[in-house]
Amino acid sequence: MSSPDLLHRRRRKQARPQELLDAALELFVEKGFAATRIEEVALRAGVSKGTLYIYYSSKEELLKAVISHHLSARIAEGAAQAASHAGSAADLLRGILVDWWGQLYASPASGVFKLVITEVRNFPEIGGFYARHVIEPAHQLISGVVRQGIARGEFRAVDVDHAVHSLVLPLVMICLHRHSLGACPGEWHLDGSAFIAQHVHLVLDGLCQRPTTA
Amino acid sequence: MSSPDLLHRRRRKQARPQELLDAALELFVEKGFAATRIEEVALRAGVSKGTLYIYYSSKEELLKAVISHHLSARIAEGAAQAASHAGSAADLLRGILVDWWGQLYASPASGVFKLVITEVRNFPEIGGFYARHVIEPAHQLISGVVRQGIARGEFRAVDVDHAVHSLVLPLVMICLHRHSLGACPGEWHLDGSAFIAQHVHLVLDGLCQRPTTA
DNA sequence: ACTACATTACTGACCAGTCAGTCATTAAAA
DNA sequence: TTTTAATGACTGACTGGTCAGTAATGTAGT
Repeated sequence: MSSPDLLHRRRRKQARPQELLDAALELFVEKGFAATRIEEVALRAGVSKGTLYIYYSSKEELLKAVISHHLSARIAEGAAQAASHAGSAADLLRGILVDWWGQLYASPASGVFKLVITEVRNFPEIGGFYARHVIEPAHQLISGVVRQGIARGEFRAVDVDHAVHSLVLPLVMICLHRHSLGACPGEWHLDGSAFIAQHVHLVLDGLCQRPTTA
Repeated sequence: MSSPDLLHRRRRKQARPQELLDAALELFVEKGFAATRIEEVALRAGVSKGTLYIYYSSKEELLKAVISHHLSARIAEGAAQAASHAGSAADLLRGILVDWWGQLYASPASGVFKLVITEVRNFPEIGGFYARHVIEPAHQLISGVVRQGIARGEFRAVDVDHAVHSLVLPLVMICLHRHSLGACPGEWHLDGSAFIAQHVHLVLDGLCQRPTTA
């Protein structure tokens, strides 16, 4: 269906797992885990069902591999990018959120959020992995910057955890949107990259001309 | 399994549809549409599978009924509450978002967001319904208030659509959280009601002491 | 009241289709 | 020849949807 050179069996033990993971991510995000047939995943990766079972011993294990693989890859990149930024806390936030999240948003890995949200209740171990390897480090990173901003007198002394959520949750949400309503033809599209920049700007400076409360 | 008085058949044509809808919402949100067996829904509502098919002609029609029913109910309440508020644009926003969303968040209807996000791509008609009956009216309402605030000089002249998203998306997100990670024992809980109030406050006043840009 | 008949909410066994997972077989590579 | 990547027909379990039958309720005649 895909290879122009050899329609016959190509022995490519190295590339298979990655190809299967990519195909699985696409389909799981698009149709949901339960509604995706394992044979579809194999077909999209250009192999047969039996071949998939050589690399992943069950459908559930494939799901976990998809999530942990795509997540760890992005986290590594994120940590590297975060370390390379400098300047005021506001600039730091702008840098991390706009650059890192902009890249994440544009990549297929943005679909992992939808996958996690839809499947945590069915496979609770995913929740543990996600909380420990994604939420905690990310929250630590952002809240550290916010706390620093407050200590320097750059930010007002708001509740740090809530502020982090106000900053980050909309960014998670547009990743979800991209793979749900945003993927439906003719329904409520929005420019993700433009929004990310605007949002960070807005939360930093506020909507009001002057603070309405002390 | 549930009725202590009569284990036998009780004829209750009036109450059945509502009971089935409630049971279906719970299960669809918890396990996902595809992973939920129709017989489970029937059992939880205290009837047999055949009875469910008397009221809803297919699994898919049951899904649509669940979404449109729970959504219309909340929208009616929301419109009523919004109309009863008055005062400055900031107060208006605080009132609408904190009160209405606080109520929505606490109710089982908050699960509909998860349901819509997971199923739009499989059932595109849902997207049309959701966009027309939920997003559009809600966006109209909030953006009207923001525009008014800007016209009065109460708010800065930000991009209205983006500002609405910055305000609303985190609120949608915590509804999702409540029915995904938030429902997993021992994983990253957050106080939804408290956050809603803090978030609206933060976006209105901003994180920075003074605007960092003109 | 009581009985006979009619109506219908409700049931659960059943069917036909689907799909995760297996394995005997094939063929390329070593 | 031996090893191993790859296949796809097959199986067993499961589930959406059906339908002939059951019992609770209503009602008309006595």
